[in-house]
Amino acid sequence: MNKTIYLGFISIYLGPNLSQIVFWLLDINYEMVRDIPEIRLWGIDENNRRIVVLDRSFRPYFYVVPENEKYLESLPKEIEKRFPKDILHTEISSKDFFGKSISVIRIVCRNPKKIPSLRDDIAKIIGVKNVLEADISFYLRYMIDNDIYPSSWHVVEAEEVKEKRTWQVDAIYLAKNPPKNISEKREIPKLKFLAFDIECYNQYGTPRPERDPIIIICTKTSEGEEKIFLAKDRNDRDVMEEFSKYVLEYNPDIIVGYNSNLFDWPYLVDRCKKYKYRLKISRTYFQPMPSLYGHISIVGRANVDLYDYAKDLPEVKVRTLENVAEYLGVMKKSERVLIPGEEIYKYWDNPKLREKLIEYCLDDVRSIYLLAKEILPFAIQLSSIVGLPLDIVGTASVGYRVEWHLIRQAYKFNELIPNKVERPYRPYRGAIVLKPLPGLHEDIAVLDFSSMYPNIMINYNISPDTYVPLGEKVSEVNIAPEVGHKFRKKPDGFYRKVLKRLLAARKEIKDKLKKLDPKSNEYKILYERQRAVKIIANATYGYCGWVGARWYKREVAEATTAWGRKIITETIRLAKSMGLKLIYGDTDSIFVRYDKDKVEKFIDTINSKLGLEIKIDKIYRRVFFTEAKKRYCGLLYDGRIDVVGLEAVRGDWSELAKEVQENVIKIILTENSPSKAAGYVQDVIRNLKNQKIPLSKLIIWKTVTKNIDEYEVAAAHVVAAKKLLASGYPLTVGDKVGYIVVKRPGVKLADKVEPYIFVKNYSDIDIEYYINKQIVPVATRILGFFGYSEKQLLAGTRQASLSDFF
DNA sequence: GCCTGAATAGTACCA
DNA sequence: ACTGGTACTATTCAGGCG
Repeated sequence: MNKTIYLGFISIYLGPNLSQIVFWLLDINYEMVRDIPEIRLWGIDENNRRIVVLDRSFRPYFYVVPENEKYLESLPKEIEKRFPKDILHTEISSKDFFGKSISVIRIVCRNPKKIPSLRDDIAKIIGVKNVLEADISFYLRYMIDNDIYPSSWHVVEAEEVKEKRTWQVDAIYLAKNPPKNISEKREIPKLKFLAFDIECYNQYGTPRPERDPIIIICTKTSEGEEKIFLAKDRNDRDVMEEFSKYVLEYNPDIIVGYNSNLFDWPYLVDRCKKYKYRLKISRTYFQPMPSLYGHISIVGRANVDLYDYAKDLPEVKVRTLENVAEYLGVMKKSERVLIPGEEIYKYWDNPKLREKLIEYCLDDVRSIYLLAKEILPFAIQLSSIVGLPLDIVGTASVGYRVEWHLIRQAYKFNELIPNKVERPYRPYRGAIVLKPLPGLHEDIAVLDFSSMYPNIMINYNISPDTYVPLGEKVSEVNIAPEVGHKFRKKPDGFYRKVLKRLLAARKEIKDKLKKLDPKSNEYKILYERQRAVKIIANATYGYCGWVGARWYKREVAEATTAWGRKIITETIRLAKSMGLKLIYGDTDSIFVRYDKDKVEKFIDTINSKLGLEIKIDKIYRRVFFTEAKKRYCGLLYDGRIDVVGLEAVRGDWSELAKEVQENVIKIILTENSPSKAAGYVQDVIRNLKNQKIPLSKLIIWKTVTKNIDEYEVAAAHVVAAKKLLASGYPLTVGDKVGYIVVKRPGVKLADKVEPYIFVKNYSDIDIEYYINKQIVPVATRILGFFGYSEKQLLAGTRQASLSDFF
């Protein structure tokens, strides 16, 4: 009964007792152990113990689509014969592929690592039409096939492996069967997380790991313990070792950093390489390794980079740690130490300033720690919905998050996963945007369709597998307006099934939320969950029109927007016919005068007539439009002000200009006093001339969107970027460049910009630029409607400027 | 060569 | 590496004028 089996070089004893283990899945990987792939599920059990569950029963596979029936018979034998060492067996199975049921050959292999070469060899065999699902990594394949979800609870029948391997877990189990998902159990175990941040000595601009030491590493645990690891002067030999020892000692489940995948981890690893030291911090004492989507994997733990989630905060324009921490309300910039990045080495060298640098690093790690508390609950829900491990889901782009969600669903519906293929890009028509009625309007209701595109896709069964190509005769079809694409009414398409499930899940969660105390833990978990569901559902339309998508179908995207246009047009027509005053509309919303009875009747009519739900999103006490689409501002009844599209909410205008516009808007909307607003603008101009505006408000930030030498025109931010690069500053695609306009001989703006870090003197500033090209245009944008010209805004300041002069 | 308006480049927004 | 629609500024370029 009892037996000894061999795991690698370690002989283990398996006790006779199987037990049921309930655990929350944190991380997953696999290793080849004596020619057998061993899946390792790292988790936390119900008794808060760190465990790993081993499953050696699963084998990798992929599918071969034969040219025709004839090959279905011959190919399996031939393939088995050709690769006897690599292939365990083959079998025929029936799968759905773009609306058709097809017979495919499943090729079950011995070693996941051999799959890429096997795929290539087999694809060349005569009679093989296509090879599918050969690019799904093994551990994800395992989770898909067994309905296992990361960041979720599972139950497994397993036997404890008594003789422990030297891994950082409380117990090792060998699974008798694959674990089963317990989808009802949604609580989160008590996770131990460690926030960390490093500072490097950067005398020559960008720190380089082969040259510049790590001078400080700060950490903070979920229990609040803070640690500081310091280099000895510029010798960091011991810093990494002390840090890694501490990580092992604390044994975190999650390690969080800010931009850690692109900076801290590669830097740490490189720095260790220099000393021929291995950063053994995983639960198997392995070093961090690059993995999927640029994520750095630390076996047995989740390595989460919070910067990935900061990118989803459009309100924060320059996403530094300080700015994100301030925006999320976890640490005010005014209440923390701030040190310009390029001066860090000076603080380290100066004994009087070194303390301040350490405090700076601590403030960073405290911010990371607090951000983790805000962000991890969402990340966990996203991971469990998309099905990617917690540390990978953040680094995956929106497109891949949607795609992995679809891959998970495809398996459940017996759909084959299409390969990634290169395709030409062909644009198609999108949504309708109405010209606004310019001016200040009172009592305006914004009505919008909830989840318009997902619902359109559901209602008309729009999907790659229900698409009826030209010439094919199908009796029951939905025909898209304008573009004429046809989709079968029956059976349910892939997108319909997936989206229905998502929308239903969201509704269910929202219903549960209504019964919960908003302050409770459960509420927070479910709230984040419905948010994650919404994000995936809303991104699915965009995904299907993305040429890189496995389930790309241009006609699907094109038909969806075509129905969208029809619906909004019909809505507008109906609104007008019912006597509603229309102010504006964009894609899935209309702005109408809030005539309560008429609006309510209108909503009822739409809801019964169009098969889509329209509702009041908000009511503006006052709303202001210029001639431009997609730009307006409005005052709500609770006193809040919305600014949409205007300069005040753009990241590429100076803080000064944005502040001026915001205040002008505030005066107009709340006091309806253009003259007061104009006076305010004149005051600001006077202050600027008197050098009373801080330099920091004059910085203009713009993103570098391509390599510097690829730019065709001398744009201001490109010139500034070149100057930064010339001085040895790090700058790559995607970075933001901050510049200030200064007095220089040239006529072009590009001749007059300087990276803001180089500007020290106020007398250098090109005040005229800020007046004429920043303040006046944004103020006129609003005040122009009330009859104020640029000249008038400038005129009132003449007196002051003269007195300044004397 | 200078002026001017149109075309193009570039960025960031809205839904 | 989710989509198309849009506003806006600055640079570049072509054509008219002299």
